[in-house]
Amino acid sequence: MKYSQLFIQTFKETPVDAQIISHQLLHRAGFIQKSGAGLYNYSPLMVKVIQNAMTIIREELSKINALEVSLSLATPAELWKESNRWEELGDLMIQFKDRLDRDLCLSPTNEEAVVDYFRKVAKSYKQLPVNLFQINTKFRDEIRPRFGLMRAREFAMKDAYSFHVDKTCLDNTYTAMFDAYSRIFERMGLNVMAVEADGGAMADSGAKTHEFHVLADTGEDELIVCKEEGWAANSEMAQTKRPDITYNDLQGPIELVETKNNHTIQELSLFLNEKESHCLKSVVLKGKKEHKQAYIMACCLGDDEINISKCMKHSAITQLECANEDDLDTLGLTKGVVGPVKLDHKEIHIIIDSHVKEEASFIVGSNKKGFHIKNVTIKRDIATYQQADIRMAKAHDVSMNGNSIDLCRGIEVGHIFQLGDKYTKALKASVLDHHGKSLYPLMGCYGIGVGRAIAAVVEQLADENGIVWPKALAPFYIAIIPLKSKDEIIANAAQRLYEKAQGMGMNVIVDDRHVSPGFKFKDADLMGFPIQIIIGETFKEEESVEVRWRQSGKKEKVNMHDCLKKLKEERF
RNA sequence: CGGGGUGUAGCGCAGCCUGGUUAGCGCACCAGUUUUGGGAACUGGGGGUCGUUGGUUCAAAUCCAAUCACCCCGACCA
Repeated sequence: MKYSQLFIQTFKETPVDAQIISHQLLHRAGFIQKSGAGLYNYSPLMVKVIQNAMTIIREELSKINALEVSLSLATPAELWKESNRWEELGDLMIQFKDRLDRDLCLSPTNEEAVVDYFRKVAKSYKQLPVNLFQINTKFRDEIRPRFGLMRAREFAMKDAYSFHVDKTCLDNTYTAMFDAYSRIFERMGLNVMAVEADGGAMADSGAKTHEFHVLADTGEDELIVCKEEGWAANSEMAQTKRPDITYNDLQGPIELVETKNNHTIQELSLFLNEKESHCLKSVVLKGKKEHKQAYIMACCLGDDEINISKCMKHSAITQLECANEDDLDTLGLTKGVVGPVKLDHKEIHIIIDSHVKEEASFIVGSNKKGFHIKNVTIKRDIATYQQADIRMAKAHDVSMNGNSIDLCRGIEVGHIFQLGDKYTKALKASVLDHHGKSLYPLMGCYGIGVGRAIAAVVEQLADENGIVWPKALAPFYIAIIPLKSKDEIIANAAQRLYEKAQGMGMNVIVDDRHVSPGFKFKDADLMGFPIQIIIGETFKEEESVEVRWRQSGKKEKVNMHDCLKKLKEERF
């Protein structure tokens, strides 16, 4: 490719709305353009990078016998209604009607579609296991798209789905996928960590699932790592404990205390001169259970935070979110002094965090404006409740075995799940086993955010001069840079070198523009080509060129005639 | 959805408070000359429904209202 024919614009300035390095650089170097909130156009360079990533994915997946398919981007509502996700996925899924008033959506994920494909073909256990994957566009109407390709609404995703007659077989594929993922990310130049995760709305609770994270300060997920025990988990599901807590002993019957306008735990603790951990934080959450509105009151120690994902898991209520003031009104509760005592409202399910000792004494909200209650023990004073781990893990916690843990942030670039028979059952996709009885195959599903992984590569490898592509992803491996392209000798040399490189099957670009040297250097650095071959004045004297490695900045003077050969053989 | 903010040339911004010539600046773009080892210099040039609609006014980028879009902070996920 000649630079003069590459339809690209690079920028010296950083767009204001780009918050993170990968977004800034991908834009500045002319890889992406924004077309709307969370929507991006890809330039010819970006398309090459995406194709390179796809090649890696395809190669690794075909090694473990996965088959590539392509499912339609728009899917009919009927399919989603079979699994109940037409409502469950809510606004995440963008829904619309066609001219005949039929409901459709742009696929945010493809479990239903792939099961539909599967059930039209699969009849017998003899056809299993099978692992189907695709690399295509997904659309999720994210609540808040941000960070460029990191959280776009429209994005390229590789999704794979496997089908099995038994758990052992599923486990085998799961492990094979786990290994394939490790190789894929390694080939992309990413340093990933596999992390135990929460299946969320996708899977049955309790199924095996791992997230692959790139550690980065700009990551959106909080991870808990225990080096001593060798595990890492998303803080959404990590169970940890506080190293030491002191509880108040019970002093007597419950007692109403006036607390005026002190609502938050901090205010309350200051006003009553009590430790925050001796107060109970009560949070009302609303969600859906079997299509009906459902409420939870979640309680934890005053200086802990409620983890909504954990509440969802323990309550089987979906789409859980904080209740607003109107909800509190309907429930007859008072904002600021919400509490679980004498709450005979049977619509509210009470879950109390396991760190709240049953016999200990706490200060809780009274549901009466201006008052709290002292001397509350949950065992004596709350009629029915469930106790479970529903708090957020936090700094200074220890593992359940008492070992120390670290908190760090990660970018989730891949996720693998065991889905069980949730979708095959819902969509009645059965096969006959070898006794002639029908069974619902177990499924696994496996995703990689292609655009996000590429952004993570930029995030992880970029330096102050721009992007640094690993060879496997680079849109061009070599950039030939003639410094005076108006000088015929130099221009001709560049042209010959370029043709020779192409002849050797090398992925090469020549910067044939008539611009100053600084411009070419800056652009080549910014766009992150791994190797630069610079042809300057010294070429005219001794036929030498300079080979420069983008990542290390190392330079070497080489005779023009054997520089390509040496590069090809990686003899530097 | 809630809270905060911004819309002026492809990008980054000034002008708005205090209404009044032809709406500016830097980068980018076009032509020419001179340059060429780290985003060159000079000369000349092109590009704007000032987000949109309505209102106030002799007069609106500027004041008012509505609306749309985008961004930032919180609950979602590859």
